[in-house]
Formats: sequence, C-alpha cells, structure tokens
Amino acid sequence: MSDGTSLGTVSVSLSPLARFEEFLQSKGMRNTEQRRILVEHVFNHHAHFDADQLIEQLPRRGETGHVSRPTVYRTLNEFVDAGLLRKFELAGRAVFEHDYGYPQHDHLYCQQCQKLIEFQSDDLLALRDSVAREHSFRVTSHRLIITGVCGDCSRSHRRTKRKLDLI
Amino acid sequence: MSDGTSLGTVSVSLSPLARFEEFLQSKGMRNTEQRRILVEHVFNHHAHFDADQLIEQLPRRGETGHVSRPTVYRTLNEFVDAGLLRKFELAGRAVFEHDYGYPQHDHLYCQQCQKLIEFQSDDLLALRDSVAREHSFRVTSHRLIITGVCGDCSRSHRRTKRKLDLI
DNA sequence: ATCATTGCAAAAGATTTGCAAGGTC
DNA sequence: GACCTTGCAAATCTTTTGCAATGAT
Repeated sequence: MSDGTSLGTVSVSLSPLARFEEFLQSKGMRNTEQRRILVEHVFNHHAHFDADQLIEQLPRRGETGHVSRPTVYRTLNEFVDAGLLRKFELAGRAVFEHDYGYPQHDHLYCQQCQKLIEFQSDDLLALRDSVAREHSFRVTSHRLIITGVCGDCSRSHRRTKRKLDLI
Repeated sequence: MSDGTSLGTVSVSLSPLARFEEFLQSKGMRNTEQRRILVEHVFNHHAHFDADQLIEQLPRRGETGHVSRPTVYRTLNEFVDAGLLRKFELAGRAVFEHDYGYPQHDHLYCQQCQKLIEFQSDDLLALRDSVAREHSFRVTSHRLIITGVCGDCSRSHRRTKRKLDLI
C-alpha cells in the first residue's frame, strides 16, 4: 500500500475515482469508459439525485459521453457497494448522495419544494445507540427524515396567504 | 369511558370505523361494503403490512368479502388521508401501520428477519424540534428507521457461525 | 483470447388509471 | 336519478434482466 490505502471505516486518502478503481480491481471488474464518466460526473456535482436526474444531466443517446439507462442503474449500485454513495428512498424513488469522505448526516425534507437540507447531530447518534442497546439490537445504519416546510417556503406561503386574503 | 378508548398520547373518542364514516361524509364519499370490509380487517389486525400482505389475508376473488387490488390501493390511501393509517417506504414497498389512536413511535428494522420493532422516545421529539428550529423548518412529521440485526437474529447467527467454524 | 460490460428491448414489480357496470345516497 | 365506486384490463413508473455485440485485460 504505497499510497496509504486503508479501506477500513473512513480514512480518505484516495480520490473517489482511485477508490473506485481499487474496488474494481479487487472484484475483478473492469475499468470502463462508462464507469469513469459516471464517477467523474457524480463526484463533481455535490447534490442529492436520483437515477433520472443523473441521466438527464448526461449527454443524450448518440452524443459522446452518453451512458445508457441500464448501465446508470447498474453503476449506481456498484458505487453503493464500493462505499462511494449512499442510497435511500424518498417518495417511491431511490435517492443517492455522497458517502465516501462525506460526514454522516440526516435530512430535513421540504414537502413544498422537495429540497433536502442536511444536518448533523451527535445527540441523535447517542440516542440511536442507546435505543438499540435497550433492545439488544446491533445497529448497521439509520435514516432520519424530518418532513415539513422549509423557511423559504414558509415565507412565500405567507405571502400567498396574504394575497388570498385580499381576494 | 364506555368505549371511549384512550391509547396514550392521543385521545380517541370514536372507533376507527366511526371516524372513517365521518371522514367519508365530510368528503361526500360513500360508505361502501368494500370500505367497511377493509376498515374492519385492518383495525382487527395490529401489525405493519403492505398492500400485498393485506390482499393475501382477504378472501380471494369470487369469495364473499373479496376486495379487488385497485380498490385496496385506493382505500389504503383514503385511510391515510383520513388519518387512520400512516404510510412509509421500506425496501421499495409502501408499508402501512395504525395511526389513529396509536402512540407516536419509530422503528428498529432487522435486515435479517425483516421484523419491525417499535420504540418511543421523547428525546427524539425534542431533538427533532430543536433541529427544525435551528433551520427555521416547520415540522409536519418525521421518520426514523434504525437498521441492523435484532437480538433474536444475532443469537441464531452466532449459532450459525459456530456451526460453520466446525466445518 | 477470455471474460466482463454495454445497450437494446423486454420483463418485472408496485401502484395507478380509464371506463363501463353497479351500488349508494 | 344523480353521481360515486368498483372491478377489470391496461397503463405507468422505476428498476432489473436476457442476450448478442463490444470492449478491457
């Protein structure tokens, strides 16, 4: 391990691409054009996304840099296996976000504008572990989503309500 | 309290059926055989379930008491609108659980046996509200799922590992 | 050369919808 | 009688899969 690779829990000494290449090698999988396109794209856009949004952002069929829909789905799941992305469900679709080298966090979800706001809470982790202990439960992961209306939407909604009051 | 059930947090003065009938009236919807069958079944079986499990438990096509698949889906969503059930996603499917008259809680999800264990935590509510306040976020609801391995599965897994060690 | 990967078309699974027939108010 | 509901079949949406052609090692 010349470049200090350590695929343990966290320790980030490699770029996502390098880390993915290592994963591919260890699994006897191949370093293809499509996989490179997708790693590069995904890790240059810091945001939450689903398969459809990703596909829309990529070049269309026929253009260079295009990746077919099945390959996008297959590769996103490889990213999850490789520890690069995390996956969760929102409104029936699979949503992905960066995991590799990205701090643990949870989400506020605005039901008005669909925005996802991240937050980090050590208290939540403590609470989670304490609940798990009480139930002799071994925790792998958790997912907390707080649904409601974000500040921006509250404000515009207030304006809307005022307008409606005038009618 | 003749039948004035009071299940913890929320005070319940009507049966689920009565409450649903009230909802139907208020919406100009009709009190049909199928809706009655479903309220009755759902509220006599206290458990988490998805549409498929519910349909399997009901009489098959041709038998009395049968309700068609589309109607089951339609009605479950009505129950959610009426505040009788809550709905959440687990492993890509919609899962339902009692809401009306049932205390707020969250879940531990065993990835081995798919069991859902309920727990209640006021600290979590406090934490949720505090996070929301910091982000000027108006909370509607939240969903925390802690994934891992339950005590039962840990124990049997330990046995399995021992067996494997002997091979 | 070998064997993984891609893209296409098609399948699959969960849920929804159009519509004619039937039920409720 | 007016109009909401139901059940059927078919559509929809998201994701997955079979397979022949292509590409990586």
